[in-house]
Amino acid sequence: MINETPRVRFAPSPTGYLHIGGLRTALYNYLFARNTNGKFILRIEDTDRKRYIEGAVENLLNTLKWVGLDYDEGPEVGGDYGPYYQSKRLDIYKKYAEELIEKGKAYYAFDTPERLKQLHEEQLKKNEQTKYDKFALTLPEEVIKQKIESGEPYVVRLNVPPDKSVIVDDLIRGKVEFDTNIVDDQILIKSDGFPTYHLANVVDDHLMKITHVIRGEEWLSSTPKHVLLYDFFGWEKPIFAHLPLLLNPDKTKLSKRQGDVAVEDYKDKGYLKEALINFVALLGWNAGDEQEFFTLDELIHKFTLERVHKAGAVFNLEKLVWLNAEHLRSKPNAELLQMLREELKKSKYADLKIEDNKLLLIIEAMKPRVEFVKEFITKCPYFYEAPTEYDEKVIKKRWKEDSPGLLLKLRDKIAQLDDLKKEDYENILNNLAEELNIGKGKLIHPVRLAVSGSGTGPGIYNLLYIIGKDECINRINRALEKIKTTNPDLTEEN
RNA sequence: GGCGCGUUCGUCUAGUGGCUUAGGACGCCGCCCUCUCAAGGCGGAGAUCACGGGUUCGAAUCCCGUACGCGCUACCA
Repeated sequence: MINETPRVRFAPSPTGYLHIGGLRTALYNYLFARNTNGKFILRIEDTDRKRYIEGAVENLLNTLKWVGLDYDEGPEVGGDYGPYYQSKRLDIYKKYAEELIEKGKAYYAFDTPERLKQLHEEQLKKNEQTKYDKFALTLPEEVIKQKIESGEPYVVRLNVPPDKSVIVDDLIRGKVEFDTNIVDDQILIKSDGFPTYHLANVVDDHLMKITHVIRGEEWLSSTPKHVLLYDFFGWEKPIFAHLPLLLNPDKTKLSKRQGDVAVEDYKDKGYLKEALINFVALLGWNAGDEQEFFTLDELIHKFTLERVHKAGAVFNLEKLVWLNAEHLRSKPNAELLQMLREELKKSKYADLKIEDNKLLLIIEAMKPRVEFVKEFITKCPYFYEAPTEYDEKVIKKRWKEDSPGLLLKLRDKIAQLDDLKKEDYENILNNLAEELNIGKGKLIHPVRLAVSGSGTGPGIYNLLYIIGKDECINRINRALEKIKTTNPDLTEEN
C-alpha cells in the first residue's frame, strides 16, 4: 500500500449544503492528494432515503466548485471506480453482505422496532451497554429461510465476536484500543435494502482503492466496526487519520445554532474563497514555521498529515476577517475591479455609469482600508454620489468659524485650473495655506467634510482628484449652504 | 451510564526532557508615520503549560491518577 499512489476521498452525505467542517475535511483530503501526487475522489453518501433533500448534491458540487477543490473522480467527472453515488451501488453492497453472511460474519435479523426499543430501554435501566442481544442468531436456518421467503422485513447485522480487542491504528492519534464487548452488532443493510454508512464506506473504500481515510473525529468510535469488516472480508485496511473537530465558541461541535456553518453563508457574506481556505486549513494544522498567510498552492506544498494536531479548534471569525483583508489586498486591482463590478450590480448604484478608470482609482485608494469587496462601496459612498449628510461629530470638531471663508477661497482656486492632477490639488492647497499663513489642516479637514460628508478616508489630494474638479466645486457649494444651516451661528465672513 | 478522544495566552497555535524568564498570529492597548481613517513599523498587557502525584540532576514535554470538555453510544451520516 505504501508504494501505491495515494487515493483519498471526501465522502459527504448531501444534507443540503456544505458544512464548514466538511470543507475542512475536504480540504485536508485535497491537500494530501495534491501534495503526494495522489488522487482526490468525491463520493456521495446518499444511503439515507429519509434524509433525501432535493438539490442537495447539486448545491454541494457547486460549493466545491466555488472553493476550487477539484476532484479527480466523482460525480460529473466520472472515473474507473464508479458509480460515485452510493445509492447507485445497492447491488454491490448486497453481494458483499451475503458474502459476510455465508462466512458467518453477519446475519439476518427480523426484530421489530418495538422489540429493539424495549431492549434498549431495559439495558439503559440496568446501566448496561446498549446493544443488540444477538437474538436472531438463535433462529434455526429453516425459520430464517421461511421468513425471508414470506417477505418479512429483515436487516443484516454484523456479527461482532465477544471478548476480543480491536486496535485502530490512527495516523493522528496512534493506536486506539477497543473491546468488542462494547461494539454493537451494527446493522449493515437496512430493511429498505439500503446499506448503512459502515458497510457502504468499507466496501467502497476497498473497491475504490482508497489508501487513506481522512475524516472527522466523530468517526473514531465506529472505526472498530470498520476494522472488523476489513478483517472479515480479508481486505487490507487503509490508513486512518481522524481529524479534530471544529467547535462553537462554547466548545461544542460546530453547529447551526451558534452561527453560520454553511460555506455558502460565508460566500454570501463576501468572504473570499482564498481566505476561507487559508483560515480553515489553519484550524488543526500548521506548517511548523510562522507563516499564517497561504495560497492554495503553498498549502499544497507544505501540507502533511503528520502536522495535524489532536485537539478541537474553535471557529473564530476575527482571524477569518483579517485573512480576508489580507487576501483581498494581495489581489491585483484588475481582479478586484471585476469583483467590484459584480458588487455594484447588486447595490443601489446598479444603474450608475462609472468608468473602469475611476473604479481603479477607488480600488487603489481604498485597498488598505477595506476588508471586504463590498466595502469599496459601503465605506466610501462619496465616490458614487454626493454626500447628503455631514457627520455631526466631524462638524463639531473640524468646522470652525473661518471654514466657510477658507473653503470659498479654495473653491475659487480650484475653479481657475483645468485638467487637475493629484499634485495640482496638493499644490493648490499648500499654496493657499502658505498664502494665508494658516496650517493646511484648516483647509484639509473642512474640505474633506464638505466633499465626502465624512471625517475619514483616503488622502485628501487623492480624494479630491478622484471626485473631480466640477463635482468638488459643486459639493463645496452645497456644503457651504448645508452646513451653514446646521450651524446658523456660523457665517461665511472671515 | 459505558467506551473513546482531548486539555499551552480570550481565540488559532509553536513546542516531542535542558536552547524557554513558554515563541508567533488574530483581537486588544500604546507609540511612530501622518491631513483624517486605514495600511505599515515598533512596543505592551495577556498562559502558575487543567489539577495532583511520580520518574529524572532537570518536565509543558515521559508515567499514573483526578477533574473538566467533547465525540460516539440509531434500520443518520
